[in-house]
Amino acid sequence: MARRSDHSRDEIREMALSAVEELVSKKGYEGLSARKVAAAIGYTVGTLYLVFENLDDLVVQVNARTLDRLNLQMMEAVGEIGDDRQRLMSLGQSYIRFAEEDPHLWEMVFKHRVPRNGQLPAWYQEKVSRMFAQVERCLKPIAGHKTPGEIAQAARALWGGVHGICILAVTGKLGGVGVESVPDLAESLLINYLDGFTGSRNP
Amino acid sequence: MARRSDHSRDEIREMALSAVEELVSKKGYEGLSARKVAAAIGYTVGTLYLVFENLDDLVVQVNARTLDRLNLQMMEAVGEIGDDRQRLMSLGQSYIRFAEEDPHLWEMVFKHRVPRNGQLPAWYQEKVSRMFAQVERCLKPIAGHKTPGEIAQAARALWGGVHGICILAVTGKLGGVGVESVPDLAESLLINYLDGFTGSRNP
DNA sequence: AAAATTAATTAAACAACGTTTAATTATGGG
DNA sequence: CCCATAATTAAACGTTGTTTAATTAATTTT
Repeated sequence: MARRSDHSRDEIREMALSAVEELVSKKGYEGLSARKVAAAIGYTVGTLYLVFENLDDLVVQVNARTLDRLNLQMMEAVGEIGDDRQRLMSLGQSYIRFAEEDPHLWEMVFKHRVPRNGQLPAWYQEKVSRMFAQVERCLKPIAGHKTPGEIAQAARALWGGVHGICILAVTGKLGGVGVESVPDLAESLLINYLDGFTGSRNP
Repeated sequence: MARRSDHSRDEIREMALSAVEELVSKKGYEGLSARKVAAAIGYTVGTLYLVFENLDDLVVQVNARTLDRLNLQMMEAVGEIGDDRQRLMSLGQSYIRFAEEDPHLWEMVFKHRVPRNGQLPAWYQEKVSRMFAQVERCLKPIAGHKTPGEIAQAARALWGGVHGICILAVTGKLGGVGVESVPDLAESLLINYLDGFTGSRNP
C-alpha cells in the first residue's frame, strides 16, 4: 500500500519522537534502532527517512524536547520568591531530580555526538544557553558588584559542577558512593561555592 | 594458516589494546569496530574473541589503561611540596590537560556503559577511587577539623565539578563558551569552593 | 468516469557491524 | 612420520543505518 495518509507528516514526526522517548527511556540509548522506532509507530524505515534526515537527526530532535522539558521543570522549581541562595538550591535539586527520573533520556542529551559536521544547530545551542541563563538570573542578586562576565562564568562553573556529579553518579563512577548521595554532593558544591563567591557564610 | 604463534596471547592482547587506543584517539569511539582492530594488528576477528570476551571487555580494558595514565599524570602534577591550595589547582589543571590532549580516549572512559550486568568490575572501581584519594590527600591539610566523611564528600563534589566542566566543553554544550576557557572555569570552581570550604579567602 | 500524474509507502538491497561456528593449518610430542 | 592439540581463519547469522526501485493510493487532468 502507499499514500495511506493515515497520518500527516507532522503526526508521523510526533509519533516517532514519542516512540524514541519510550524506547530510550526503557532500554537506553544503545537499545535504539531505526527499525524498532518504525515498527513501534506501524511504519517502515523508509517512512522514517522521509521525515528525518537520518537517525542522528531524530536523536537531536528528541534531545531538544528533553532540554525543553528540563528547562520547564527548572523554571517551575525556581519560582519567583524566596531567598536567593535557596532558589539556586531548588534549581540544582530540580536538575538532579530530572536526571534521576529519566536517566537514559537525560544521558542521551550529553552522550550524543553529532556525526558529520560535528556542530550542533544554533537552535540547539540556544536551548542550552537558556538553562545557563536561569542560573545567571538567580546568581545576579547575590553577586555583589561582580561583572556580567564573572556571573556568566560562575553559572557555567556551577552548573558544570552539578552536571558532573550527576554524570558520575549515573554511570556508577563516584567511587563507591551511590546515587542516593547526589543531592548532598550537589548541595555541598553549591553552598561552598556560593560562600566563596559571595565572600560570606550563609546562616 | 593457523597456529602461527607469531605472537603470544599477551602480545596479541597488548597489540589490540594499542590498536584501539590509536583508532579511538583518531576517529573517536563511534569509529571503533572489532574488524578494524583485527585488521590493524594483522589478525581476524576470531583471534580477537579468543583473547577478549567481547568488544565491551576490550573497551573496559582500554579504559583501565587510560585511567592509569590519568592517575599517573595527576600524581606527577601534584608533586609533594608547595601550597596546599596550589597543589589542588595543579591537580585540576592536570585533569583538564589530560582531557584536552586526548579527548576521545578520555571521553570513552565515561561514555561507555557496560552492557549486560551493568556493573563495572571491582578493580575498575578501585582505579576510580584512587583518583578521588589523590584529591582527598590534598584536601586534608586545609580541611581544618572536618570529618573524613566530609572530606570524602568534598573531594567527590569538587572532582565531579571539574569533570562536568570538561564534559560540557568537549561536547560543545557550554553555551557558546569554547574549550579555551575550561581552565578558567575550573579555577573559578576550585577557588570559590575552597574559599567556602575552609571559610577563609586566599591571598 | 477514465486515464494520467503525483506522492506516500514499502520491500529489497547494500555494506558494515558483533558474535559464533566449523573448517583449516601449523606446531608439539609420541 | 603421524597424530593430537591448539591457533587461526573463513564463513555464516542476525542486526544495524541508509539508499534504491517498485508498488500503490490519492489527486489531477482529460
